[in-house]
Amino acid sequence: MPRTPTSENSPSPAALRLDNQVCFALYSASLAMTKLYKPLLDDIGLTYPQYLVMLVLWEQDGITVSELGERLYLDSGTLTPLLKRLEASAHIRRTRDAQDERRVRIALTPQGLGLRDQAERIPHCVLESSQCTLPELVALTSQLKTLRERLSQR
Amino acid sequence: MPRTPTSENSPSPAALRLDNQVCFALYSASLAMTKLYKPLLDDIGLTYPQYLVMLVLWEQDGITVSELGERLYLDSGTLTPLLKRLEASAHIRRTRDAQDERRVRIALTPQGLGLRDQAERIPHCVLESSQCTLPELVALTSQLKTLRERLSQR
DNA sequence: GCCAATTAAATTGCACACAATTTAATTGAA
DNA sequence: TTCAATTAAATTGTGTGCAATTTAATTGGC
Repeated sequence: MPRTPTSENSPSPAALRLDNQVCFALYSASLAMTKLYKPLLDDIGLTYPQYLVMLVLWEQDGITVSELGERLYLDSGTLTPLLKRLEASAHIRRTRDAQDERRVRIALTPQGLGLRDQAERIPHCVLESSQCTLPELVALTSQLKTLRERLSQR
Repeated sequence: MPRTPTSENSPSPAALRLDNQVCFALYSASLAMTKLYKPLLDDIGLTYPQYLVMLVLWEQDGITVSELGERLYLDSGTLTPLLKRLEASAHIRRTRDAQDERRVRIALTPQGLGLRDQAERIPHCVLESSQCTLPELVALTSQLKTLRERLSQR
């Protein structure tokens, strides 16, 4: 019972307190969001980052790995194995670009394109679960994009 | 040049567009934030999640793994190996609780406590880099905490 | 036209996250 | 009091993220 916390003598400065960190608010909210998606994505056999890749492909089919990386802010070290798994589950095909053999183009299979119909209900489910209004989420999204741009332009 | 994007025929519904997703704004902003911390944390030999653990310990030394997990929303599967690495780098000690041998208490070493002084400059550096005002970040932090609570209470 | 520089992916190695299971200690109801 | 249920960590296995390096293809200056 009588523990002697060694740091209570010199309390942590406010700037270092966990609850004052934007970074932790971001980090923990992001992980919580991922957990919310988990059961919804399990239903259609995707992980969360795989879902993000599919969102891009449903907008722009046939793009290269680099283009995908620029859109998602991820590099080939992350994308290559992820894309191989998406190919193994028959959602996409990976083919070397004939014009430039360095490039790999990612194309949706019929199955991968078909998944979009099943995914369409997800945004509604997430909105429900978030207990936020759509305008609130739109505003937050906008603020986060601004922050992301500021953080990544250095 | 004349590629034939298979999905341009049926454009992706607005609700599924990447740029309309709060989840992606959160996810990408969080990763961008982590990258901003990287060089600062390299200087003091911590990873980003290790830094979060140290923030908690600087506030509450001697807590259990479970308590740490509740504070950071992480489980033992994540914390156990992370804490072993922090122990290996001599920042903390892990000891079984004498009253309840199931529990493991995490205590700062003098070195781990000393790291706090070096960490104190980090929040200022991050504020600078974010190009945001302090009130802006405080407001955003508050919104994110609200979102996190709503998301994780289900 | 050649070859050094550049570019695009892939590979390697490390550190998370987390679901699911296991191990060990404690608790509590019959 | 005993043993089944509960609890706390650890373990196992999969899938990211990312730095650093490697491989292979293309480009550009001479």
